[in-house]
Amino acid sequence: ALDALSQEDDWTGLSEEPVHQLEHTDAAGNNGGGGGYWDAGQAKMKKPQQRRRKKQMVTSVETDDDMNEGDDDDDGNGGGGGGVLGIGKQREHPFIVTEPGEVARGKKNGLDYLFHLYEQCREFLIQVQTIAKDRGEKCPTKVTNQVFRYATKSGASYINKPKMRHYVHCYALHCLDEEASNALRRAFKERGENVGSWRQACYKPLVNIACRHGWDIDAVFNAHPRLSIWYVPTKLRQLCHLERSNAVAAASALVGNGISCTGSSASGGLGF
Amino acid sequence: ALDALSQEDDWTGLSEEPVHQLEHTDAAGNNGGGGGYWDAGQAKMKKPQQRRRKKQMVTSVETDDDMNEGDDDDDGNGGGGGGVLGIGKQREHPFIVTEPGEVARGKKNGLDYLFHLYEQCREFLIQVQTIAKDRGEKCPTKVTNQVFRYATKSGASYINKPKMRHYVHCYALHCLDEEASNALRRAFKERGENVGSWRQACYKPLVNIACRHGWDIDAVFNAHPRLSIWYVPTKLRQLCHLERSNAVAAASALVGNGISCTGSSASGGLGF
DNA sequence: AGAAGGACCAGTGGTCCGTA
DNA sequence: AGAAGGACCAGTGGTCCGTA
Repeated sequence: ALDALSQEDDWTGLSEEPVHQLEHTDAAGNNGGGGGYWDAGQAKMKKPQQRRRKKQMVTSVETDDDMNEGDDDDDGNGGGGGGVLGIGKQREHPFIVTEPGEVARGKKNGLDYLFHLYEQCREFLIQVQTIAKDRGEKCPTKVTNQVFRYATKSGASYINKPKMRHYVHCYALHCLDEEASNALRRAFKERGENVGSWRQACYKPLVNIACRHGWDIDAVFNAHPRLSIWYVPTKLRQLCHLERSNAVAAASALVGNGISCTGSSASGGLGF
Repeated sequence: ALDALSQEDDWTGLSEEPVHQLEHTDAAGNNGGGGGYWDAGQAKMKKPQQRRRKKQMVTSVETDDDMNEGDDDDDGNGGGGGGVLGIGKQREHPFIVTEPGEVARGKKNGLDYLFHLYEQCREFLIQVQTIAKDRGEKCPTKVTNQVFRYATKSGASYINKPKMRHYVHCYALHCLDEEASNALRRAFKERGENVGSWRQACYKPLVNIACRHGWDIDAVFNAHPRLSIWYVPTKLRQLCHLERSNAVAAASALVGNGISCTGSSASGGLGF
């Protein structure tokens, strides 16, 4: 029987070796002390469900033009990576950590390009909203499936839901504290960290921002015009909640102590 | 092959005799002239789907206590109609058109009770929101399935989604123009109209309100604290859109003519 | 190993239509 | 015939995990 813990990111699952990712230097200006739970200790919250992944039957013999392997156009980012209008849908080039303004070289895409995708989604949303209003139909306020479908239909097939949801919090940091975001990018690039590490590191400064706003991450998102159209990622919400719990516990332990929104609390998990 | 037009309300479907419901006197203070499309002519918009209704198999032999037919408790409304805490889930008594303050007699429920259900739903929503915030989970802003489930779980099994959605626009009128709502109730009671007719008649004054707010029915709902938690009913949205089209058409036909938000436009359908 | 995204799934909004 | 509501369905939010 498979243990059904979430396996996304660093949510430690059983039968997985413990994750000891970065020892965050926290270049975002908000220094961070211990921060144990950023690496581990936040496993299992709920989700007692099981997947059973029904291997998709590929009986279609139609596809002879499966992959145009003549992929030597090095336009990289900005244009959107691989795949001309040709056939056989290429994957996008993977992201790498780039400094602000830096163009990724080789078959890679930079972070400015990543953030640009969020702006594009916003424009697609606005178009969907305009059409909906004109037709007297329900008007979405967020980037929904409908918007992703519209984007694809409009030729922006390099936009897809899993990708955009995956990096939402990174974009959030970029929106809410561009200075901090830029500093983080530079630091992680210099250290030669991969995109996954950088992405993980984006959580903490956001949690600190939420702390300064009474832990209301929804309010933080909604207050920003370009961010309010994105759903708050589940994990960011959970981290904020967890850190608030820690803060409350710390407050009741050290009565009268000023609780700041910097660094993580002393206790690593939820013990108290 | 079944024609798949919507059959809800007065949306004229084929193989149905033409509906000529009320000749609305429009007691709501907003007089109404022709208003042809309130009765007919608004058939087919989209929805080209088919249902096939899979007759539920009832193989359970468990239910001996199917119906406690000793139903002579005449508590009527306020308490919620039939069914003590007993067994075999009774249906709620049907609504009748009552004046404000009037208590329905016999096995009937009045409209004050109907509106009271909306207030109850609001309270359930608030509880769900409180719990969600406390747990750091996504917090609903509307009366969702989750809220209906919570209501049922809390013992308010007389609250259900189809019913609440069915009368939302009636509650909307009650919220937005209680005077008009009350007048309409009195008029329809006096005329001996049934609940369905009264319900139909609630649309028009709402469309007029929307007209006065630039046809933005969503904005009208959202501006009212007790109404903003309810989804705008599809049909009300469509009626507003249709009437706006008529208004625009009339405006371009009679240039310089002041368009009021009273009564329906001259043209009955969408012809122009 | 790191990453992109097709495809899946539980639970939603919406309301039809078998039921009383 | 009029009405209440169980139950259904298309399309959603969310993200896993087979793929490159």
